Amino acid sequence: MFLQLEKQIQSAFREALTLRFGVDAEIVLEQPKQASFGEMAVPVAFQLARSLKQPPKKIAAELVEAVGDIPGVAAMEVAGNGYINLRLDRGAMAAGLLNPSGEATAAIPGKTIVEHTNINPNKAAHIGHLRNAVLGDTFVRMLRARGNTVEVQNYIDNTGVQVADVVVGFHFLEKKSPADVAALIAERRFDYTCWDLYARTSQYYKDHPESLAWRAEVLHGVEAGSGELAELGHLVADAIVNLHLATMLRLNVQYDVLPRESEILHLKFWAAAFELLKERKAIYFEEEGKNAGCWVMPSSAFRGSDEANEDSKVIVRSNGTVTYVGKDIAYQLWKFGLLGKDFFYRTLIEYTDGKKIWVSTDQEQPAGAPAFGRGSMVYNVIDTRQSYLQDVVVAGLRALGFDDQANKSIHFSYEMVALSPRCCADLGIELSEEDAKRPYVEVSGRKGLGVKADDLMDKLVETAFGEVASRHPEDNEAAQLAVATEIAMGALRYFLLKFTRNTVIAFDFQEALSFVGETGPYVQYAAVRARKIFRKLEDRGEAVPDFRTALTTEAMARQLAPGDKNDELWQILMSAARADAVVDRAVAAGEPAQVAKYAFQLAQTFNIFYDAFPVLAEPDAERKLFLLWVNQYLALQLERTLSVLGIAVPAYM
RNA sequence: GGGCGCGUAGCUCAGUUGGAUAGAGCACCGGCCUUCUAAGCCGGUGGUCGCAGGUUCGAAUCCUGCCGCGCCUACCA
Repeated sequence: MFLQLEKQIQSAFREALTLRFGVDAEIVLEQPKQASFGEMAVPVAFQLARSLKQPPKKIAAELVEAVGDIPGVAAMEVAGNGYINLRLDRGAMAAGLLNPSGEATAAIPGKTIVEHTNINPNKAAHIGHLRNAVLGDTFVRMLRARGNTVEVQNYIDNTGVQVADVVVGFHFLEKKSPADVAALIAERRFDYTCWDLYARTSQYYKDHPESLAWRAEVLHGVEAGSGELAELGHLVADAIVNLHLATMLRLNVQYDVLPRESEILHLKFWAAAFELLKERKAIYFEEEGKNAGCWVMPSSAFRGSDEANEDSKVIVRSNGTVTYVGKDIAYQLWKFGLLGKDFFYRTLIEYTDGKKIWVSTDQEQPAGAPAFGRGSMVYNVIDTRQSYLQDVVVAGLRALGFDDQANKSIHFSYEMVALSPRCCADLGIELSEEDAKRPYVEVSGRKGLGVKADDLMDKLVETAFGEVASRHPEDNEAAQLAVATEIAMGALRYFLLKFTRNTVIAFDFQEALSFVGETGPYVQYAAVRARKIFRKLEDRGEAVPDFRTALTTEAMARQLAPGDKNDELWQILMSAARADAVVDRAVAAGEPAQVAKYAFQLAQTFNIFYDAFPVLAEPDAERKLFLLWVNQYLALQLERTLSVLGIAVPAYM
């Protein structure tokens, strides 16, 4: 609705601009600071003041005159130092909201790949991983809401150092056989077992540096692909991947495909990329210095041409093995369909809605897998600490001559989740004097320092359950638990989304467990209340009207005719109408927090409406009909926005 | 040392890309449940936008220099 009107307004202004002043300029529309100023503001007069050498106010006045009437715009006035404020035709606008003119978001050509989660499959997921997954999943939902075709990838580093370290723990420290480990996997929370074991192994390396030879031995065994060590590696990684998927499913996060490092190795993805890199001279063999014997990428490729030349980046180690960055370059090439190779795929699990997760495999499979990869745009959701490595990957693409794809490789970076000092105290973690003075403490898997994702979710569910049970003692426990779970997950997703990407979250239980104020449950509560009005209406034996036939444009115009209460309703409708534009802007900015912020504001708007307009008690028939529709529209926009955030609307609260 | 980021109310954070009187939540103080659920609503207290310059009609926002903090700067990922 807005988008169409905005375009009309922009072209009308542009035309008037050339006609009157003989200049062309992009017309930016903004929301006025105060609702009383109108619905839209055009600040273009400020822009032109310098080049035209005229005061903004004068330009604005002349421009208003030149523009004349625009359909859908009721009035234009010059305000402040040169703002042009627009007031829309309320009746027409409201009728447009009731009967959308089929301007459904057009399908956007091409496929966007979003890679997120990417947790090392060697221990339980923690809050930092949750931020990644929720950020990625929400961005996917935003893109899809805008009409993009999106493929969600979750890369599994199942042959890396971290998995190897847990295998070291089982094999060398605990003397466990694959059968012993399989038995452990069958028990509950194998990922928690590995969490502790990983920390123990890391400590053991510290105390016995010579034991690092074990890691090399395991890595070798895992890469060979056979033998007991390889078997252990597979057992651990596969089991933990399944647990991670279950953890993320609790938060409503799903994936399309899991490309694994084991296949990148076995299907010789790296070998293909290596040949390409050598052939196009993107990397060279270092003969001297500390990187002698390695294949390296010169720092000039990814650091700009500054004098302060840093070290080159090692891509292939002197022992012939490839670094993670090397494999990532191969993977990135595959994502764009530039490698000339593909994985084989098999179904890993099927979600209850019928959607499947596919996983890469090195064995040929019967046909049936969708076509993965070959994206036209790639977003990699990876924390900001890896910016340097992501720069190297993009530089690799560029050095290979794939400039276009390099430009379409977006590092969707975000800051880490750290622990507040109070949170550490809650967890019983003792901090060094130095750490205690810091505003936050970094999570460390090696030290076993962190809040496990499932623990946090359990705690949230428990807290929410207490609230639900006390408010609705009449309901059965299973239903209470279902509602509590939706509230808990809504609270968690919102908590992780309300911060902008480059804000460090200093995690604090008290804040994360809050259900009041700017939280997910606040927004859910608004949606629940809106639905409740219709249920109550039906309880009273009244049907929900068919608004499209019952509400005429004239009735809308009457109900919105200027006046205190009507102005308020008009503002309410206008904030609800912004939903699509907000998602649009948030996609462009790459900032899911903007959608979260809007959801909260819309919930606030609803609560104001709820408080100021007792819908069911309204005596006037037309007024009541109109208020019911406003309520329905608010409910619709709230639910749509919540769904973009991946937050459910509980049956009651 | 170099690269990236941050510094806004007591606390945690927004700030629509340079615009109108700098906002929200929490905390604190005071009101509102016989009326669609108070996980709510209304009102109040609270600001040298780190500091100093500069750019211009106009700066929390852009530039320069300081101060403080964080992350990165591996033949780990």
